[in-house]
Amino acid sequence: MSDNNYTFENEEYKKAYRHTTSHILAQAVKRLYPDARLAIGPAIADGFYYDFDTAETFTPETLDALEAEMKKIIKEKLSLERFELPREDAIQLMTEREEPYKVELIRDLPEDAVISFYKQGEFVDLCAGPHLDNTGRVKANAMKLTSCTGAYWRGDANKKMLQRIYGTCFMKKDELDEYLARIEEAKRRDHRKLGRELELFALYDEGPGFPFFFPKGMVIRNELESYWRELHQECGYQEIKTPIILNEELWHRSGHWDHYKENMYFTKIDGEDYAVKPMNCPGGMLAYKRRMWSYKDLPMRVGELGLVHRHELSGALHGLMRVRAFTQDDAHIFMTEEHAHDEILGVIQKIDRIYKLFGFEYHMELSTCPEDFIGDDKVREYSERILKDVLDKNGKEYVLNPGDGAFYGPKIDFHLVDAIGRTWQCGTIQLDFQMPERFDLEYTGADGAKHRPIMLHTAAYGSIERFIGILTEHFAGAFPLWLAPVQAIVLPITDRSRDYAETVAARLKDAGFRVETDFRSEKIGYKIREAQMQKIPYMLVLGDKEAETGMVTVRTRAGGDQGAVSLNVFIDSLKQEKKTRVY
RNA sequence: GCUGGUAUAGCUCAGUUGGUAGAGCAGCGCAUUCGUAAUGCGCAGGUCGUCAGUUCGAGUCUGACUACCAGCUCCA
Repeated sequence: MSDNNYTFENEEYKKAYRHTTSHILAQAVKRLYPDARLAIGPAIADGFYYDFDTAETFTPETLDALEAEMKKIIKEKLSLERFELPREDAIQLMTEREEPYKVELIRDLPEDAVISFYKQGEFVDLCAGPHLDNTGRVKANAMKLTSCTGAYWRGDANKKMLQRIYGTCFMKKDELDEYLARIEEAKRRDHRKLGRELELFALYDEGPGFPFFFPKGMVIRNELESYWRELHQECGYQEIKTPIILNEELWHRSGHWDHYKENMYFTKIDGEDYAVKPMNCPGGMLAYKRRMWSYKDLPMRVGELGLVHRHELSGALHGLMRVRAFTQDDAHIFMTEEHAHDEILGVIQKIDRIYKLFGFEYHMELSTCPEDFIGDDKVREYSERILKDVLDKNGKEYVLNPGDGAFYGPKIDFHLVDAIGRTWQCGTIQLDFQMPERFDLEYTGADGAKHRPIMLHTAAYGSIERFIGILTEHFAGAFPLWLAPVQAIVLPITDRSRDYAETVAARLKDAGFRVETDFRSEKIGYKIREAQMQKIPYMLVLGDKEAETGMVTVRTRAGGDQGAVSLNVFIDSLKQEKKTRVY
């Protein structure tokens, strides 16, 4: 690499830099724990990791010792030398060095693969590279081991659990500090913490994975649902509600039982087998079948805010982000193949509108059908091409994600980027030729004959619960006016202003706002502090001056004291802000 | 589910080598009527996650279970 490549702007260099640091980690582990067996240790998005098989378990104290050893290795300025070996010699070398995992990796390499090693001092590792030329190039003070945890060999839950050490490294200490600050910021925004502090929602031991929503959290939920209804009505959707429990036979018909029974909850009613729905679509199919439809009724757009239950593994649960009961903002479109292009594009535009409203950037991923796709190859190829064409013909950029689609079809996923740069998969558009077939859906064509519609399964929020979790972290609890559980709080300075404060609060309430008052005999600074911590968008500080003039002194949570305005002007501007849903 | 860790008041945390619990904030009461992020004083609040065990004695030691945390796996 030439000198001007020595920067993290160059992705290749960054990878080589971090990969080299992971080798330094492995070398340090081998020095301190000679019996440790090496598995793999790649560079990843935020740094690197290395997996080891050791007798003793690593602890944070171990990490400190390893970090010190790594710094020594950096100081030793060991040069990295690459060499290649024929397969048998490579296996022999790794066998001699007692590295069974490396031997397994070599045996699994393709016949014609070049087998290369990197050597630094006494340390040798099987590795394709590339690497830096010297361990001294790694900045010792811009490197940190962040955590240690278990990880399965080759990512397989049936294989042995190894010990993984995560670390990160940069070219400058400032960059490391900035990274660590970002981690701290994420902790500060943790929706589990904010959810409790702002009294939005919580999870209790009594219902792992089953969230409680408190009055203030319900305000946010209801506002999100109102907006969803408003938008879907405008986009020509009808709304339905289908049952949470349906008989087991339905789930055999849909294919969910075959593909998903481990994650479903079952129950018995009058001796018959029933299942709690993990998805809304089968219910949607039955709703479609209530009567015969004409081709003139298509495309038929149907939405459902449906509560689904999925048995997630206990270790996978995480606040509102991963729960066992959640509400999907499902929207199904029944249509003909001629409709497909415009309908898919319409949904893309709809989802775009929703994300923009919250200030999310996003990117799309096209996921093709998985191995266990239930349709034939012709449909697989055809449906994937339809999605691809919509994206290509409309100049949409996307990432290809092979084999990650649903068992009934390919999909376009929306990955949004939040205020501190994390990505979340939320929206989805799934093209499905299978369910209409399985449920024998029909419509009468212009030719008078019966035809089979196709369908789209779509969601924008994905899960309302999870979306609220994401929004909480995105806004750090400071929700835009239209979502804020309390939109304004009236803070009289003394009891003399109590009547005026009550009048102001009543006026705001009449204008449709969620208002609170704080009449406690506390100093104004105390009341303001509390309102700030509750992240209430507007505080109205009212004293003798305001009562005399009929004005209100406005304080915003972000901008502090805004001075006095007339109550009417304030209410008008608030109405505008609420209506436009700006943030 | 797997690996490791954690569990003390509503919240955040102290609690020495085992000798039967403590602070701040929040809550309640009283005083204070104050102009943009914490007024003072007082009161109340915990069978120390649950169940066993060791011990004269367990918040402290052991085991099982539950939940949570960090990852892994999974997320149709």
